[in-house]
Amino acid sequence: MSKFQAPKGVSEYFSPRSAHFEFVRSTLIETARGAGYELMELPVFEDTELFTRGVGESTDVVRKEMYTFEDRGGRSITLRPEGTAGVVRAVIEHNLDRGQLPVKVFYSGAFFRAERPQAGRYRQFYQVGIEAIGISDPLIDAEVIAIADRGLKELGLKNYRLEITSLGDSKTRTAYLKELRAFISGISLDEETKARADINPLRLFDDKREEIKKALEKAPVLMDFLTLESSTDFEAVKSLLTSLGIKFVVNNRMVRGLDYYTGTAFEFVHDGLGAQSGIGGGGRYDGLMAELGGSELSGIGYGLGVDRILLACEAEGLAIPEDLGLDLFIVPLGTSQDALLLAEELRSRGLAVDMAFGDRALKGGMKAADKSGARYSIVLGADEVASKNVALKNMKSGESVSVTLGSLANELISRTVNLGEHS
RNA sequence: GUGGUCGUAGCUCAGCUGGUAGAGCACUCGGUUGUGGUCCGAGAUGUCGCGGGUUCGAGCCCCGUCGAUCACCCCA
Repeated sequence: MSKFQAPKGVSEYFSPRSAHFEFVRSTLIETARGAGYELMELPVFEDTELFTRGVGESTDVVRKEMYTFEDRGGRSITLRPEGTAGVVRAVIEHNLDRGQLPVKVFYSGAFFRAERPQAGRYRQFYQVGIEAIGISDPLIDAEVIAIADRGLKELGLKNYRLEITSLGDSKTRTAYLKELRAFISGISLDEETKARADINPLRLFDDKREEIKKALEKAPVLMDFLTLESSTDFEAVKSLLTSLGIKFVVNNRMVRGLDYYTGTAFEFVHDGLGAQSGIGGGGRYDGLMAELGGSELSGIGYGLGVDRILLACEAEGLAIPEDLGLDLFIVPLGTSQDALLLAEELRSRGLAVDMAFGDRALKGGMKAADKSGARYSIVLGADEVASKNVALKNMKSGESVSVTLGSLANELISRTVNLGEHS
């Protein structure tokens, strides 16, 4: 056993699964990029207060799941538990909202929550997310949801569902929470549950116990308290989704874990992962910019969990490409230096080339060539170096043709060009 | 943070009621001179998660600890 182990609860990816992970992540990134969202690369740690204020004091994330520490200057620092607060901070700090609106950005990276690990729940996990800040319009809500949905579809996922709701504006919430608290005080609950309900009564709707579910059947529904404006917006979002051909179910008891959501909120749920069924979610946040010291602009965004989406792909048995895309594999026979020089020369021409190391026997070298998945291979021995002629072997068909070393690059380029890799 | 299950070669696992470790896959080398994927042969590999205890003796029993896993809580 090795002396060092990875910290508890982190996810790690290496071949062959790392290729699957990368495929999921890059697919999600490309769908965002394809809709005009631009990369925002942010620090993984921020001033602790950014999260306590941004995410909300009452949330579990802030109360017990943050990795917080003091840096050498005595500042309280926290590893980011989610992406939106940082994006909003950066937008405000760099005055990005002074230009054309909306500001459309995407991010991709690691996030941290100190929870007990579980299937699909890690202490360091990965998200790809987007934020559209500055314009409040059902059209943007629909676009954001559509992009998330398309990312999942492009991966080939089928067995997921989109749940949406509207949390209404602050007026809606105040009125609703008052009613809900009154209702809850009328039912009997154990101490712990009561304490949870006190902090955020909405969370009761997430309880999995049958008796609680039953007790809540007659609870007031937030949807009934929506102001005219909120409800008109929500209707617009729904009808846009429908015309986009995106299926959804309205879940008027959806509970989001972050306090800043207002208006449209949504979640992508997949049943193949065990208890942690959310693969992504998001919503509109009308008060966050102002709360963090910026202008009164609203925003909307989502975060998609890369680790969980990978699990969902695996649960659905989706074939994920793991081809390294190598054009050529060189098997040297006592000529490793010539092989390396040749490999570098070919690489400079844009070809993907690998070679065998470690003075292996011919059979071992060919095995390595086979395993690499390269489309072509050559054996480079003293003879080839002297004659400047090699047998270029097609690994799939097994056939080989004689080629001079000087023309090898062009030969490979013309043979792989129809694969769309060289331009 | 609470609870259940588990922890043996790189991987998947076997190891009977305690007697000082095994299989398959993968790996390396070979099957008469330099061409992989099938087949055959040979070979290497483990402080049995870690620490302590019981015992003449522990991978198998007990305690602790670390980790994994599943569920609760919560969420990506």
